[in-house]
Amino acid sequence: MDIHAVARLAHVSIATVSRTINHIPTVNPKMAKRVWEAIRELDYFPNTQARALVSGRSRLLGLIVSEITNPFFPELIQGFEEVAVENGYEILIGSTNYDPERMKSCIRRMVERNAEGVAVMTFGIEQPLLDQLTDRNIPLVFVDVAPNKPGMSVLCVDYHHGIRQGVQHLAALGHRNIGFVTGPLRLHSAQSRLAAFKKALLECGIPVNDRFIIEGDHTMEGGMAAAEQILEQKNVPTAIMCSNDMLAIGVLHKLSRSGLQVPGDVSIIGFDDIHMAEMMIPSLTSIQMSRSDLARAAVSALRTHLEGSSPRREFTIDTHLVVRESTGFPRGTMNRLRKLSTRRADLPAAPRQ
Amino acid sequence: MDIHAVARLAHVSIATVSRTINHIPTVNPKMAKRVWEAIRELDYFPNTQARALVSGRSRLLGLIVSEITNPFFPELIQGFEEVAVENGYEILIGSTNYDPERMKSCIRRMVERNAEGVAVMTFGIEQPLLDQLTDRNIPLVFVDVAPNKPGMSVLCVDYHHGIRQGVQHLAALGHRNIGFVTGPLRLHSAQSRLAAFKKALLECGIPVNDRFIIEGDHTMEGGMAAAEQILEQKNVPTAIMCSNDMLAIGVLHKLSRSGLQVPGDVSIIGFDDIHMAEMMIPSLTSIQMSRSDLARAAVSALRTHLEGSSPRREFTIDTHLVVRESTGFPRGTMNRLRKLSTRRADLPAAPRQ
DNA sequence: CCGGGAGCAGTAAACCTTTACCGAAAATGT
DNA sequence: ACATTTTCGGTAAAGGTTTACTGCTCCCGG
Repeated sequence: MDIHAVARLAHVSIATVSRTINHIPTVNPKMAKRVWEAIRELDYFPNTQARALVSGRSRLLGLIVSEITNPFFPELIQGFEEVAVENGYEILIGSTNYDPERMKSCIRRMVERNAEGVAVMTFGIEQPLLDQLTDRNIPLVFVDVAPNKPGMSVLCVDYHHGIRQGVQHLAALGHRNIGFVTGPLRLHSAQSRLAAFKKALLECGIPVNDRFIIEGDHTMEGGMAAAEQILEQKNVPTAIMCSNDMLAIGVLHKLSRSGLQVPGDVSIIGFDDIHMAEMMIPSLTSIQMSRSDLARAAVSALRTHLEGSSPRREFTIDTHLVVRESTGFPRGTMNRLRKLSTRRADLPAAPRQ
Repeated sequence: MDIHAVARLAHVSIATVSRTINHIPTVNPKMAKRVWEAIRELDYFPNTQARALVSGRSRLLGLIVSEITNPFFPELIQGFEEVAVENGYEILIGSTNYDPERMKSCIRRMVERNAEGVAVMTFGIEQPLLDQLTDRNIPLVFVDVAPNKPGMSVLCVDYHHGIRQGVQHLAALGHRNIGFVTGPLRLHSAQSRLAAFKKALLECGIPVNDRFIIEGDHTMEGGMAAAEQILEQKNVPTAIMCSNDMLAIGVLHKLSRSGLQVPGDVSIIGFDDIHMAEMMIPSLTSIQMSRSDLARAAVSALRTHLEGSSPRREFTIDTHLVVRESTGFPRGTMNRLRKLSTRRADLPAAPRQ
């Protein structure tokens, strides 16, 4: 069932079979036809390991994410795979579960399996580990982590734009007490989101209240815990932004459980705009960052590294607000705002209930 | 950076290096130490493709699922990977998106990359495709599909138990009009769930109303569409079971949007008990099937095939009801039932408001 | 009719590892 | 001290493919 069998059946040499399979144009169409027939006849599939071994090209792209059970990542993985396959690659998925030890084993797998390039979207990689990749000239793309090293691109996410939109949206509704539930703060992306939030508050002239900034962990349980922490305080913010949608869902759940209305008592904004956000009740206002743009940019960056010695490039991914039901006027200000507002069309839908 | 470099540095032959790496006991500890030091020094990683090529063992297990964006599957994948890694394997994920054409390419990848075994949890595989695997003696495990062929195990899921519990639960609450939103009916699992539902209705003496059985597609959008279809009818069932949680979430969303209370007006039961089910508002009553049991059984079945010529085995996976807030008394019967009931403790929580 | 070149198929080396087999050295027994 | 066994490291083949190089065939011009 190897290439020799095909060669025998087609009465050609294995070299011709190989050339046929790889669409090398110097092969005589008549022979090619014979070869393809033999391949079909035998149901022959080339052995990927042997090909990779001799050609030095594994046609494998690595993707290291935080955790596969956070729906954001499957949505990203799907896009990444799609683009990879379009370009003749397959993907190798690694998930760190936020654990540096697991990152180590992810890197190890990427190297062992000879990934030609690796995209990383979780926390940053420590120098000695990083070297395992760079020493082997494996190109890297980081999403939202910025180790200033040659040979790796960085995909910047413009968190600021989307988050500012979110804060402005809340401010326009009349919110002045806005909380924020962060992700794990050793994640650069979590840091950036928090920073963007603070900056946006300043821009809108809203004071930053550190007691309303809670460190979470990008899980629903973390969101519930954060909500609990917020509820323990004597006054509760009228709006809460979250570093991702999972947190927001946890917060939403916990608040509802505690008898608070969303958005009546508290407005909530998530981040990522996972598919599920739309299905929550109330549906979740969230800040979207395009998964497909991200995936496309990541693969594209890896490809430029692989194909030429093109210079390290930076891509920027946009974010923008998607308004749904989980944001509304804070209690008591609704009527006043209604009257004051001159731009009716811009008003978000009135709070449900 | 290959095995020769290590051999040179450690002043041994490549054979000794190889034996050291593979923990062959005949290697002298003193030499082994030298070798390990050299490996560490050089940061050497064995080349997986070369190993696989010569040993004939790729240490790769395939897993073909329906779609990666349905949270059930990431949860399954996580378990599968964990067990696979425990056993020294890595996994290769394929997703069909319910498309036979994609199944074809999944199989192709599995063969090309020399997966040692493949677990399939989506629809069944057509005979000619199946042959591509069986001809190469690649063991298969099907979850809930039953092609009676040697060399492959089947993991049966006892849908009946969990679904009967669900129907009994609804019946005990006083529901007599129960709808069902199916999955895509060419999926054997969707068929089985529907069959189990009908059987359970019979057992509980509840009539089957075909107009309340809607074909869905295991997505949230499908759930919304199904709900819409149900709402168009002149009388709406007081409870709806769904073939998976994504459907249930869609149904729940659509019903709420239409002003119906869950569970006040309609009770909902999902299937799979994805993590998110707990977070819905109201939280979703669902039927659980253990992902980790499933993963463990799948890997275990593949291993028995790989290691010995052990006979084809059948595993059965249990399902059971998890009661949450989305099921309650149908309107009007609550008080009557309250009075009649002798087992207060068993009563589910009163419908939220 | 012959020489030269184009076109194209075949041979063999190479990729990196595992492993069967061989042989040397050490250990054991007498 | 010698013979026999045990231990264990080294050599080389093998695994399936790609690809550089070789060389055959055929065609064309002179």
